[in-house]
This record gives sequence, C-alpha cells and structure tokens, in this order.
Amino acid sequence: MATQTTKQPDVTRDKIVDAAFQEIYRQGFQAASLSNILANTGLTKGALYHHFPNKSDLGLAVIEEVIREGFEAMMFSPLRETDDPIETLIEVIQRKAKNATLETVSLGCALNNLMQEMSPLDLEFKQRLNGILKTWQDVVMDALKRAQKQGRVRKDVECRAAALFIVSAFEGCIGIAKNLQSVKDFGQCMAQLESYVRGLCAKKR
Amino acid sequence: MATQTTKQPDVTRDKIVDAAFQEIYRQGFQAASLSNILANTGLTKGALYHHFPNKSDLGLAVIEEVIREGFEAMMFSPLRETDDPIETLIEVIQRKAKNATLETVSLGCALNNLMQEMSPLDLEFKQRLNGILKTWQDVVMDALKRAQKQGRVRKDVECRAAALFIVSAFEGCIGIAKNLQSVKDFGQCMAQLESYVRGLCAKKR
DNA sequence: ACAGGTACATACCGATTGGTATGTACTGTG
DNA sequence: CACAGTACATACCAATCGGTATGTACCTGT
Repeated sequence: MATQTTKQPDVTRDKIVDAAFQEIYRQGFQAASLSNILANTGLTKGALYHHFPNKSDLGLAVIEEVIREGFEAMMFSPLRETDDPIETLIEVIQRKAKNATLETVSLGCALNNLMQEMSPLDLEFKQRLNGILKTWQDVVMDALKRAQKQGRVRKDVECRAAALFIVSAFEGCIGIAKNLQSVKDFGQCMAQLESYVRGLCAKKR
Repeated sequence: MATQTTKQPDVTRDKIVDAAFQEIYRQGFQAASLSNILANTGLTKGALYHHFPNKSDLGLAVIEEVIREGFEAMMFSPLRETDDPIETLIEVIQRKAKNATLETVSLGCALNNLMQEMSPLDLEFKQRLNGILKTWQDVVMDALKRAQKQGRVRKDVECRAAALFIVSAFEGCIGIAKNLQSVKDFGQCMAQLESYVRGLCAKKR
C-alpha cells in the first residue's frame, strides 16, 4: 500500500509534468529551464531523467497530459455532449471571457503559445499541437452542422470554414489581449466573436 | 565619398539589423543566436557591440526598423490615404491572403510572434510591440469611422470594438494557419474575416 | 601629414544550458 | 529474507550563451 513517506513514482511524474507546464507556459519551451522546473518540485535531475528521456519528451507529455486535457474538459466535451450546440458554443466563449483575470490574459493560451513558438522548429511538437487544433476545429464544425440540421444555423453557412475562423478568432482575441494586457479589451473582443457566431444563425426563432 | 571597399557604418548596421530580423523571425528572440546573426553577415562581435549596447537593443531596433516599417507600408499608409476605407481594408486582407506562400504561412506574423513570446517577459518589448498594435487598431478604427460617415458602415457598429476584433482575427488567422501550415486554410480563414467586414456594411446602398 | 576618434576583428570570460555517469536507498517479488 | 529492479540523488561534462577587453586599421578634421 502507498504510505506518505513511500516512493510514489507516478505522483512524482505528475509533479514534474505540472511544474514543467508552469515553466513552459510562462517562459516558452526553449527558454524553459529544467533547473527551474526541478527547483519548483524539490526533485533533482536523477528523477527527471528517470521518467523522461529528454527535454522534448517532457514537453510532449505536457502537451498531451495538461494542455489536451484542459481543452477536453473546458471545450471539447461540452460541445460534444450538448444538444443545443450554438448555445453551448456561445456559453464557452462567454465563460472564457468571464473567467479572465489579468494574469490569465497576460499569459495567453498555452496551446497557442506553443504553436507559435514550436511549430516551425519541431515536427513532433507541430504534430501533437496540430492534433489538438484539428480536434477543436472538428468539434466546432460538428456543432455547427448539428445546429444547421436543427435549423438554428443558416443553410448557406460553410461549417468547415466557419469553424476554422471561430477557432482562429478565438485564439486571435486571446493573443491580442495578451499583449494589451487588458481584461476589458479581451471581453469586448470575445463579444464580437459571439456576435459573429450569432450572425451564422437563421433570423428569428 | 563612399567607395565599395570603404567602411560604411550605416550599411553595416543595416546588415546586422536585417540578419537579426531573419534570425529572430525564425527562432524567436530568446533563442536567436548572436553568433548565427554574425555568421550570416560575415561580421564579428566587435561590429555588433559597436552598433548596439546589448541583445535587447538589437531586438528593439528590429521592431522599429523592420517590423514597424513593414506594417507602415503594407497596412497603415494604404488605410490612411484611401477615401474608400472599407474597400481598401478588404483589399489589404485579400492581398495578404493572395501573396501567402507555404514559407510565409509557416513563419507567421513577426509582430505576433514577438508579442506572444516577449510581452509577458520584457516591459520594453511589450511597449514597443504595443505601440504598433495600437497604431494598427487606431488606423482600422478610423477607417471604419470614416466609412460610417459615408454611410457605408451601419450606424450601430461599435468601431472601436470592431477594429479590435478585426486585428485579433487577422492575427488569429495567421497564427492558426502557421500551425496548420496550409495556404489553402489560410485563404479560407481570411475569406471569413472578409465576410465579417462586409457584414458591418449597410445593406444595399 | 599628423592626430584622434570611428569601425571594426580577435580572444577571452563566467554563467547557464541539456545531458550523463555513478552511487544509493527503497520496494515489490520469489 | 535475499535479491533485483525501480526510483531517485549527486557530481560532473561539453557546448553554447551574451558580454567584455584589447588590439588594429581606416577615415576624417585640421
């Protein structure tokens, strides 16, 4: 059984991944220091390189186990499970805007941060990040298509292109607000995105 | 007079700034290597540190002399000088999409790349980048307001928020296409932005 | 023509990086 | 209870980083 003083390798692994996420989220992957990560966990390089072969694989673990999970919980599963897709999509947008603090706005989106930094530099990173992005795009597209079948979204809307734009604008709003470091501007920008989504809907009821 | 073999300090300076832009554009500022920059110019550290006190100031020079100039030529002055603002805005969007190659798409926007990387880390960088961003936002806002006075844009449009969203979506499209590394997706995404802009216009004329 | 500052080149520095080799304590298994 | 593999800690490494100190050639002003 697991006692408190006993070694718990998976707990240790998670501690490393979490600390790595924080460091990478704030400094970027390349500038992320393994020494900083380890200092924040109280562990040493022995532990790190026991669980991960190198820095890249640690970064990939962060992508899969923290970033993807986050999107799954906050974005993907709500959109997949709802039967009022447009309403849920707008709710997700509003919730993101409502929960924004100066810190979260200033740090931006972990997915987008890594995409901008690593996509041109590392194929493996690009593919993993691309996987999350494609999933996002597909989930939004499916939501729009379902809403279209319900008659909520106009027939002439190209769901694929619209979904691509919604994802792009979503990340764009976060990215610009990150530079402006303004919660208020972020809210206004997301409100415009919301009105774009409403513009896809059929008039009346 | 200036002969070819004669020392031309401002030419040397420009060579350094240009090479620095290329390196920073591709690797990011923090990962940009002064050694690489110098290797691409054929110069040495003596030249670099004669013209710039440190790496940061070199980066700031790149922002002002390359990035800002680029936006001025491709975006700001066309929008300032036109008397059909909406048409010009759409033209700028279309031209950006039309001129896109796989390489330019894959490298993204130099302004946005630096914003995402440096804004949370360095106040000076943030302020310079913010200056360009604000100018951009103001130029688009003024264009919308002028179009509004002409009756081309609906009276109920909030020009400030709309301009903020246009800039955000513009950067968002570039950022997402950078990860997808798809010229086609970029074009579709920008087309959606164009249709958003058209949606601001008054119906009929 | 000479002096002095400008415009570089060369050589070197401490700090930090990711990564490795080795040692050791704990832990589950027969 | 012994043994072996797991889970770490410690110490060390070469490479690279931004930055500096020094040296030298050129160019301009007088």
